[in-house]
Amino acid sequence: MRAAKLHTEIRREQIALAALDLVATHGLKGLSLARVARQVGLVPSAIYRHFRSKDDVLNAILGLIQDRLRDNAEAVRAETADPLEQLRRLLLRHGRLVGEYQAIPRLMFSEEVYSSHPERKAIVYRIISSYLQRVGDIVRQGQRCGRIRADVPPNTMAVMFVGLVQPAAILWHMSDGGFDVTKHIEQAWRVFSEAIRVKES
Amino acid sequence: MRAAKLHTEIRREQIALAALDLVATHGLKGLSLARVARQVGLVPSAIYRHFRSKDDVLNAILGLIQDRLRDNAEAVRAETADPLEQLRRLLLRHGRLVGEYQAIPRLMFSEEVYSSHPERKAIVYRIISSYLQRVGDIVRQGQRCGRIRADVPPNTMAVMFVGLVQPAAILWHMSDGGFDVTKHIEQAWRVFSEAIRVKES
DNA sequence: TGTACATCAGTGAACGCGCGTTCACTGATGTAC
DNA sequence: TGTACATCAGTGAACGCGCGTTCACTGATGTAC
Repeated sequence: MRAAKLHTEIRREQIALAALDLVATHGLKGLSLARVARQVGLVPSAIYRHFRSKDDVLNAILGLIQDRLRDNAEAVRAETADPLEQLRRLLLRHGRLVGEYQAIPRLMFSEEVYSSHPERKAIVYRIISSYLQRVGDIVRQGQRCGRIRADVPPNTMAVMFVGLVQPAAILWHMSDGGFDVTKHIEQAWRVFSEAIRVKES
Repeated sequence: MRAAKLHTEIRREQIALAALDLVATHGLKGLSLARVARQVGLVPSAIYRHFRSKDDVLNAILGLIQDRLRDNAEAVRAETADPLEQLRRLLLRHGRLVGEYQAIPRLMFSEEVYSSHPERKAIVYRIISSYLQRVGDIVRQGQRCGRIRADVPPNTMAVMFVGLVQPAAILWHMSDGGFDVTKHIEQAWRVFSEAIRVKES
């Protein structure tokens, strides 16, 4: 059966989402154009109407991830004015995101993402850096208004922040859901926020 | 040229080390028996004299990682009696280990390690869990002797502990060494240790 | 509104490649007498 | 100590497989007159 003819922008998005999904469920090794095509309801060669190569598809996945991270950071800044509360909410969102798209930490880690295309290493680094930058911005703001201690570099706190979720995410999906991410995040946040907050006397 | 004939125990170790090295430098995708064989100076099919399959080689790599983690944990317990100091030293060792064998976090993350063999997921989980257990033991000891606050579960602290190093390790090798892991670890340790230590009054 | 043509998203056969694995073989090393 | 044989680590050719990619094609959709 011949698939419906759709505009290339729509197909591009369908293909990118399907690819992200495949990486999330089967790992990068499980990402083949044949599988992507099947999931979208196309024939493998049809992918080439919308992407120049498999690498091109991978870049689209990275774009999706970047969007998700940015959206989260912007959302919490709109939700509340208190930097500490922003961090707490971002932590929960980040936990949910990494749980939903296990692809994210996996892609960020795996050498194979850039082993074939070294310049992609820089792209991934930029994605992570800009997310850390956003977290760092919140920390800086908290330091300016005296809610967060000023004797620790914002960058260090941002990296620590990401580290609160990351190992928990691995454990969660490694234990087939047996590890309670939410509970860990709550307790870790308690320890972390006490450590960085300025005590009101 | 025909390779020297060596005992299978020696070859097994050579092959496992070469495979670990390959994963560390080229990622799991870069791990092919052909490459492993070339590095050891053998012909691909010779691998099958010492391992039943590629999966078998992968299991050997996991064994090596498990050993490294255990060795570190035992070493620090022998070096000093103070639990906090043990944690600090383990943190530094862990940072060095992950820096040297980037393969470790990468293997722990990548779905592909167990996508083909689901039971391997349990193996990896056991490796991580037993390391967390060792870290948790140190924490528990610190709680018993009143050096570490007792109102946070040892497991949570152990997971946080791992999280101090992990993101830093990614950033380090993502930035081609531009990110200063040691400095991050030192600062993160300062924040973390203050957060978990019992203040002497 | 109808016709002619350009564009563009779909198809399926074919390709070359590297991979994991098998197999019959070779020849060195170890063992029994 | 020498000979005969079993064992075992090495070889290289061959295989089937799934992959990414190319290509000439088809036919639906959009556009110009």
